[in-house]
Amino acid sequence: MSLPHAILTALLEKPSSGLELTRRFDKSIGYFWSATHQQIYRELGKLEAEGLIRALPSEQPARGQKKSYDVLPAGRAELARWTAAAQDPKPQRDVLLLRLRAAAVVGTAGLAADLRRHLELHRRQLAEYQEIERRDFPPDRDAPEDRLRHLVLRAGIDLETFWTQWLTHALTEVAALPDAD
Amino acid sequence: MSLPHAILTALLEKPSSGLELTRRFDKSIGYFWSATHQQIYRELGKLEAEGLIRALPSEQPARGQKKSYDVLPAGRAELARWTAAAQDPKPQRDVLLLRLRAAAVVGTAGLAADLRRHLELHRRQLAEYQEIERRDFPPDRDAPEDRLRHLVLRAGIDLETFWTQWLTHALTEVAALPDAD
DNA sequence: AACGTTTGTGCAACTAGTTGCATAAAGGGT
DNA sequence: ACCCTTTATGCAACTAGTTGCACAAACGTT
Repeated sequence: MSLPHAILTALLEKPSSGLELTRRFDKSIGYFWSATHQQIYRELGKLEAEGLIRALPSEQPARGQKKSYDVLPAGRAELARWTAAAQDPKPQRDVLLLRLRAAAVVGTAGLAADLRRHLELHRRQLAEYQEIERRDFPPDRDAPEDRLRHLVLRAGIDLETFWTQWLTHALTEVAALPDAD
Repeated sequence: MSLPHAILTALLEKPSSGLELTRRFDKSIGYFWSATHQQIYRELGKLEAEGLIRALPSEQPARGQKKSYDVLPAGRAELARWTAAAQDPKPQRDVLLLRLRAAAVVGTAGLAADLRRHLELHRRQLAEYQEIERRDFPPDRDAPEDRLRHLVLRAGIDLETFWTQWLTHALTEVAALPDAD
């Protein structure tokens, strides 16, 4: 149940329309909580019905008309409640690790190419995060909100760093194996 | 679409009944692909219907009667195909990072306790992984399948290490903040 | 004016995973 | 014999996320 809270956070950072939110979910917020535009529109409808956000009073609400939302006090309260509430970590699911485990039984034939592709994807993502860090978090800025956002970005950077290293290691292991089966 | 392949992998490692699989998914395999017993029973039924696995011929197939499965050649082939096939990484979703981002807007009140709880959970998981490494991967063993399985376990260890470090850092940052809102 | 593209909103159907509960057999205790 | 717990299998309903497509207005082109 995190999508509504991701949207509330995004709208508090800046009131937006559905499409603007969709674009911001392709960057920034989407780096740790992705969502498609259909999910976003559906959820905006629900949040409005629940009185947590409202459509900014402006144009007629017709199709193809931009409709911007901002967060009502009840929405901010709900987000604060959710942020502080205890939550258990989601059960792990990582396809790549599962595939390696499967490869231990059925062989590594054909696997290396996709590992290389993933390595490249993680390298790109890492470079993108580092660029954002350079641009948005120069050494002098450290307002409270910035410190938290920087912390989140650091998690992204460190995770991508881990994956590039692990994949590099995995590729040398796979190359060294007899390639049985 | 990875649960059937997780089950095929587990059954190739050792033929099992639904409940035995469920228990193994609470350890081992489940460390990177979790599943409930309901998911597993449903999927066993599908895999049998598709001719990828078969119930071991023994007892009558009544309720409350143990029913073990093993993998047919078609199942092994499907697993090999899936392992080698290119797959895009799943879109990221991490609730904890999202909560930190939300806290940057609505304040960190009440957050620290749950961060501490998560830190403790990750420490426990890390200790468990390290125990498994000590037990199952002594320095001398390195048959091909062992090397791959060890690689997967290393990913788990390194990820848990990352999270404990990051959470420790996050807690000092949160403590240092004015706790606005 | 007609036509195609872009921007923006949205429904419907589907897939995957979760939660809650039901059912049956086996074994031990009294 | 009866009851209670454990082991084992399974259905049904629900929630979250994905995929494919439809619809409308705005704007530029010819």
